[in-house]
Amino acid sequence: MIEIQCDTYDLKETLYSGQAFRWIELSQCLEQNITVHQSVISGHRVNLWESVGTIYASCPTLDNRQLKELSYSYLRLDDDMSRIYQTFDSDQYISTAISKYKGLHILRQDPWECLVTFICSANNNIPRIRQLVDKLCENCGEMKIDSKGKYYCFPSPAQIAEFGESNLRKLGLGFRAKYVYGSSVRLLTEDIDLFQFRNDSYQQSLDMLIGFPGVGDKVANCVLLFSMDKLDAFPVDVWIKRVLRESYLSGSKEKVTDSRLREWAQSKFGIYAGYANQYLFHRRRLD
DNA sequence: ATCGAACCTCCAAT
DNA sequence: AATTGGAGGTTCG
Repeated sequence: MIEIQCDTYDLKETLYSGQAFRWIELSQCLEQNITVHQSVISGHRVNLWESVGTIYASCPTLDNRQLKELSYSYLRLDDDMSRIYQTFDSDQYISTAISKYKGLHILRQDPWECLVTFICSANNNIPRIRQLVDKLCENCGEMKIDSKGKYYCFPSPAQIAEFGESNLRKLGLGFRAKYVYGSSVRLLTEDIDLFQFRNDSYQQSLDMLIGFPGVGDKVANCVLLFSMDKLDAFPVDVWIKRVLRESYLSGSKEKVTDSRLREWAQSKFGIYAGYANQYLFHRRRLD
């Protein structure tokens, strides 16, 4: 087990804010009123929990140094929240969201898993996305066994490609099956390394992602923000459209395309537009 | 370039 | 109890 001091982190809000879909709450530790969250990161089963300014992590298959490194990266503990919050000082709506959900973070996920899960998110709701991702892992991901029992890794492009489109349909992916399959094949045949795009520009990475089947501006921006270190990415979904119309465009009914709206928001909110997005989304969805 | 409609599936609300 | 509407969107005409 490791512990990390961090006074500005809201683990629960972050893990269940709709950016990652494989976290579950373990029912235990009732005597201390602490909830343990579990998921699979980089092929390892990881437990996370928090208590008064400290985040704890445990993992049966990593040593403490590795676990600390993985946690830091995944949870984006390197983000300077006071600096990020500072850029939204003059924004009333976001400032309120920050005070209510202080410590809500963006995650740094695996780009491939992020890409597939957000392809699955198209025209879908969160419980169903979680269900699809679970089935995907259980049916074509590698099964591993650690000291706590068995668990499933997120499937590689090769594993999904081999599983096949028709089997993906049988899992319930529907029209998304073609896209998930097509993206897997594309990644394989073109031998693309998605991690490499963490070092490329926003625009370059966006263009690359848009090239994948089932990936439009919204999904691409989710992948850029939640896995490729593009904190200026700004996914425009129905909730964001609502909040922008209601609280920033004063109910203007002028027709604007989603990508235009995205560009407008990016120039308004700046280099941390993605964090603005997360707080806008979170407050509008939960308030 | 831009605009609707269609798309799989599931489930909650008629 | 059967039917309809809609869900973090993308593609196709």
